Amino acid sequence: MVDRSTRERILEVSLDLFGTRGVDAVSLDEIARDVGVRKQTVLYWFASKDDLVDEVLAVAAAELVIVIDAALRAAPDDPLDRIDAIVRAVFRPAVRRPALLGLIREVSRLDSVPAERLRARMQSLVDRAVVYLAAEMEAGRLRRGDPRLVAALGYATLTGIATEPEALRAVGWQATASGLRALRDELRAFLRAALAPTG
Amino acid sequence: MVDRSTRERILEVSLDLFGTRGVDAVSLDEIARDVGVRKQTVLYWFASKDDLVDEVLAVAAAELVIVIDAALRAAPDDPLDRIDAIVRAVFRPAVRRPALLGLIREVSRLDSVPAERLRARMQSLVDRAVVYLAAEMEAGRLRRGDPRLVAALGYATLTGIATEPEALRAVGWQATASGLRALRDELRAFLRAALAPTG
DNA sequence: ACGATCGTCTACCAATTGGTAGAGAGATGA
DNA sequence: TCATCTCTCTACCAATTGGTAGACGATCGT
Repeated sequence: MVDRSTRERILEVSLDLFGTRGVDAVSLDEIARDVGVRKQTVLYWFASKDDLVDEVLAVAAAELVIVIDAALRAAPDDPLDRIDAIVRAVFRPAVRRPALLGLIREVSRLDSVPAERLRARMQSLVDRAVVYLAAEMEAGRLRRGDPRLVAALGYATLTGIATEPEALRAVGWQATASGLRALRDELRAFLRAALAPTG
Repeated sequence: MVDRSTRERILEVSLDLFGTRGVDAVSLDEIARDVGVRKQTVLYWFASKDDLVDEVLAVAAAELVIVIDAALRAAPDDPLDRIDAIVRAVFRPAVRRPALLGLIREVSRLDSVPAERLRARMQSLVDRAVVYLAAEMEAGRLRRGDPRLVAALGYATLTGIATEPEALRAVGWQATASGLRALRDELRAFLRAALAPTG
């Protein structure tokens, strides 16, 4: 049996650092220091920094997929309520751990190889979302539009608000408990209005 | 008279590189190479990398402020039309040069000093937007909500969609001329629906 | 009891980083 | 003409980067 605790601590620390500061800006030495170990131990568990990045991406993608998938499965029938449920499900991990979405965003700056791999991992989720939006638009239960672009826009809104503390600070928002609740509710209202069928 | 061409080319190249790949990931050597000059020439025009970053931020902020300000000034009275105008104004430079908004986003990873400075530069614009949203909500011409958070959400949507090519690629979007037009129109419809008063 | 394996370490290494010192070419003004 | 100023350069430098080689103690199966 392999002792996974060091390995997992490296993954966890790396996710937070990569997601908040960017992959290139974080050195193996810094990761090792945060974990409480030497750089060579990091390189023992992960053959290279690229390998580490790749595995961290896998972890982040898996976490997101699980959260969203569970929300999609357990949610009610009405599409607007369902989107509410997704927002509630994604919002907590996203805002409490911006590194998660930040890391996904980070992909676009990486070489195309890991980016392509991550995209493949998320693709089925994206496809399902697009098909779902298209069907609900067709049924008149969502505002009509290009379901692919609407999906991207909804994602951009959620990701953007969760990963841009500067924008929130600029409008005087603070990350208190009540602030978080207010932000979540405002986000829900925003997306609901954006997606509701035009009366 | 100072010959500004080298200096300005350094600024331009730096903006693109910093905005697309991140400040930490771009070396002075790389900037110099792209400009067609030696690193020491870069350090002649800018005392340090921090200095360069700071000036690049100033350039980016100034460009954005000019574009948005002009759109705000010249736009029609109805708030939804006005938002349309802003989208049209910001969309072109934002999507054709993602580095612009990407750089603004990059601020949150930097030390607080330049971040604070940039925030100060944009603050008046933000304040004006919030006051404007509040007034129009009060007048019933926009959906009611917390104007500060609504401003942040609108910004997040626009910035997010412009700086996340991965999300767009994931839904099969392509950056052709017609694709750009479709995206812009979908974004306008999305924001319009999100902000319109609830019937 | 003992060799093998596992996990972490120290000791290096070449390449790259941001930055300094100062030479030298070319224009300018007295 | 000559001193000065502007701009770019070559030559370095110390610190940090990702990565290799291999020693050392602990644990484990036999």
